[in-house]
Amino acid sequence: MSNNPTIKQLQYLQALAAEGSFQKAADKCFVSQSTLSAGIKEMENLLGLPVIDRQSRKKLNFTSFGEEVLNTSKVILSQIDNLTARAQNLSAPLSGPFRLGIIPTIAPYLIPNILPALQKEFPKMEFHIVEDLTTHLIEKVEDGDVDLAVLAFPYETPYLRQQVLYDEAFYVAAPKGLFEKNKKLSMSDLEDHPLLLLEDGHCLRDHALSACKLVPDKNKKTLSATSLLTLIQMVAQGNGITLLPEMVIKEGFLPKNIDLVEFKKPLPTRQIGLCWQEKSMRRDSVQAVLQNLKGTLQ
Amino acid sequence: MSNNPTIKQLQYLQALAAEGSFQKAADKCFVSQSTLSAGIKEMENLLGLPVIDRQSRKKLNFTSFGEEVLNTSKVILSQIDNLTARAQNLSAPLSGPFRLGIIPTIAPYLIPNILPALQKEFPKMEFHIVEDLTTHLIEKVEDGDVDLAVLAFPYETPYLRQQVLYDEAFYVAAPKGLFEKNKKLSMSDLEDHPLLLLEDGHCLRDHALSACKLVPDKNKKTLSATSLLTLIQMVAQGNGITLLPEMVIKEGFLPKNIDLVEFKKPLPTRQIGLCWQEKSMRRDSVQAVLQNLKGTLQ
DNA sequence: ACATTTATATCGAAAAAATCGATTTGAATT
DNA sequence: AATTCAAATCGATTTTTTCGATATAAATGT
Repeated sequence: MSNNPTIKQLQYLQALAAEGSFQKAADKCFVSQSTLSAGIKEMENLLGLPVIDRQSRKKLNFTSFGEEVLNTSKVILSQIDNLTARAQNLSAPLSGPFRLGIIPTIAPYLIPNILPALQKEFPKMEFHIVEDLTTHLIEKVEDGDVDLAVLAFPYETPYLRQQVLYDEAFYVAAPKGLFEKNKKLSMSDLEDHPLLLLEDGHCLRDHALSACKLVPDKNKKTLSATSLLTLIQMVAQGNGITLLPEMVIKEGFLPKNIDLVEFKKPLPTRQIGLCWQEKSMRRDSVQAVLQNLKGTLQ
Repeated sequence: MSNNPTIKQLQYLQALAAEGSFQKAADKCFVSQSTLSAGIKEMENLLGLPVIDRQSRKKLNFTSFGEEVLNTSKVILSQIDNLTARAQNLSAPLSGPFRLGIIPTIAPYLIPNILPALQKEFPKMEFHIVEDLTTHLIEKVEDGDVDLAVLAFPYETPYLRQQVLYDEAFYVAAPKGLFEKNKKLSMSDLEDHPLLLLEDGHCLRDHALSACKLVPDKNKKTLSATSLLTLIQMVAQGNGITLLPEMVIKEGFLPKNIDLVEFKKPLPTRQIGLCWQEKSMRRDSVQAVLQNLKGTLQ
């Protein structure tokens, strides 16, 4: 029975990759530098190949094999964590850490609503909010780095379960007086005005465009903002118009010098929903939180 | 940083599941019974839940949590093995164990052709042949228990790469004199004769039926055999007719009192091909063997 | 070119752990 | 109640891990 690398050694390697130095990695692992150094060395002996490129000491470099070990060990360590997470989830249900992902265009408007409700219903759970783009959140849910994510649909998540909670209408936000306030708009009314949107990668951009059946027109100047707040400020300062989802309006985040104009029916909408791993080790907590969110949001 | 179960403990658990007794598991792991017992105990303390049900000592029972740990640990251990396998594959390319899967309806006809060629080209590799049904082989390839499998297509393998090597025609095998020897058959000519096939689960059965556009008719007596050899014997003894792929004929496995009759064009066929894991830790060996098989078989 | 700084590897002693054989415990069987 | 059998526990011993100190080697400064 030939010897395998130990879990500890794989953790050392992860720390090394994260910190970029033996000393810092050792600190992170609460061991001395010599211990970590010896651990890496022994792993290299065991595997028969170096994982660290020791040509130059200027910067810590992994060998290409080292990168592979790093990737595989990430999976291994996450599975090991799963074991303990599952045990905790079983022996102390509805307690411990819970990582809730939310996309940035939803987060500031939803968190104040849902977080207090969650903390009240599950006092023994510690909620960590992870704010990131849809694609990154999906990866994190798939990797088990996030337990449950609030996203805007439609969005393909082939390996995950998803559930739509509600539809949310889009409104046009325009500088005061640009449109007649009570006249409902049709899509074609937008054509002559510069349309401001979030930068690429934000699903709000895609959903707004597709809900309103617009095609990003390269000839038309469509500035891109990095946050909803910036976007709203740009509209307020007369730089153009934009499309905002209902929740932004409800929460009263809008400055005075912006008009909100409704579309003619059928209202263009996006869907707000959840996605999660079916077989997560925290599946009991996930289901409980899911039910709570359904109650709060629907 | 809370403590995790060790790899050794997970191995103990696997051995325990496989052997069904602490003593036997200990022997398998080359440790004393007390060591293994203490290892399991410590893991239970670490996780905070028992993995073994100690109610009755009649038979060793895992708790339902224990079963979960067992499943997760199988993945973990296989990933750990991957690390060493990958290291070996890199430092000594084209050497070490190689597990080649083949379905039973292909194996006896193909192995004598391909195995000598493989052993000659890759003298440092040890080839292990794994004969099993398509579904099982696919699982084994997905789990990394088999490196490369020879299958009959079409077959869905969503997580695996596959490549068809060649088409293989089906012929009708019938008792001598049943059909006019040189007249080519159409599908409808088969209708009045009892059709013998392999039992359910063998892909040859499904491929033969679908290639010849036949529907298994419940009113019609279609006996099922467990091996091709049995099937052929049954035909030889006048129990009915069957559909045989080309390779059976080429290899001269047929008794004298069987007639082989060709179909009219287009010939009904199945496809012989390979499937493997894209990112296998033995990917270099897999690619090399794959090329060799393409040369030998195409 | 030489000294200095910075980062990793190595070494020997001390601490921690894993392992073993012997023994006890506890359930099932006689 | 005695016996059998498998697993748990115990104490002694061996093995491994860890640390602090120090050596080494590359990069940087003078």
